[in-house]
Amino acid sequence: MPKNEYICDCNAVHYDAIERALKSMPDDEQLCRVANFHKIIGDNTRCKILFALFSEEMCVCDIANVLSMSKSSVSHQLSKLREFGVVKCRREGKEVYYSLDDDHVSSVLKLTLTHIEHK
Amino acid sequence: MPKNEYICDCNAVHYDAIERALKSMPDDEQLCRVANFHKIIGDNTRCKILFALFSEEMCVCDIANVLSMSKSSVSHQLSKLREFGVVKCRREGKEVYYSLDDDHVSSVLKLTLTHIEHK
DNA sequence: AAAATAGTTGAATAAACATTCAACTATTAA
DNA sequence: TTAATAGTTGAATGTTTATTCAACTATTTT
Repeated sequence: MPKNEYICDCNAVHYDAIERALKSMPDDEQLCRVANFHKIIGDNTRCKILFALFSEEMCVCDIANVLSMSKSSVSHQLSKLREFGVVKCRREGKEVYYSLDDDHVSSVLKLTLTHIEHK
Repeated sequence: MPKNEYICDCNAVHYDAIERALKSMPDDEQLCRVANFHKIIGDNTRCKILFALFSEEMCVCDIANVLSMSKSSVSHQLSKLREFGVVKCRREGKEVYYSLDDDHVSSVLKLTLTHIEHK
């Protein structure tokens, strides 16, 4: 980019490094999706829900009991998790059963667990 | 847990499933650390910073230019990233150079990138 | 020692977001 | 067809948090 477009007046600017970083940076849409993926997991309630669903599907009522939270609150979070493709659900009679949508999520969770152990 | 302590009045409650989930659930501190790890990555600005630092260290000024953001804003986020052990820094004269603290972060970022590709 | 530069920090503002409450829909049971 | 149950949803509330601004510290240059 032209030098007069640099945000920062500092003399310390390393133009080459900046250009390299800009070049290898994922595009805005990718970046946003990466950030959103982590944002959706990066909440205590949603994290608990995901661990609760780790080994088996559960209805909303069960999840609410596991978390000791209201059905409403859990349902709000479940709909967010569903919106971002992290969980899926199926209805069976009056109940709706939720489960992890995708193996990536559980492998990321596992990876993170071992990561924080070794910190 | 005793049945009268269940949050939810529903008849749909599956006591066994709840007990299993509670048993395999990570403890509160672990859960909190997992959520925080993702929360710290789950922000556009911080995500960009991490990708900028992916292949080489950079001073605050450089990062500000890569992101087209003020030094102050970048510095605030860098201090958060440092607080959570995601980046480290070293001073060299007037400048402070930041870099990724730990390989876990970059491997999680890579994993996430490939994850969102296949969605 | 004074001026300039690179970066940090606290307070203020505004935006994003989690939870609650109450009303609602969908399904089943009576 | 009415009542009961499981779950959803929109608005309101309070909390968290990202960015800006201005003042500050640390380091180097003159």
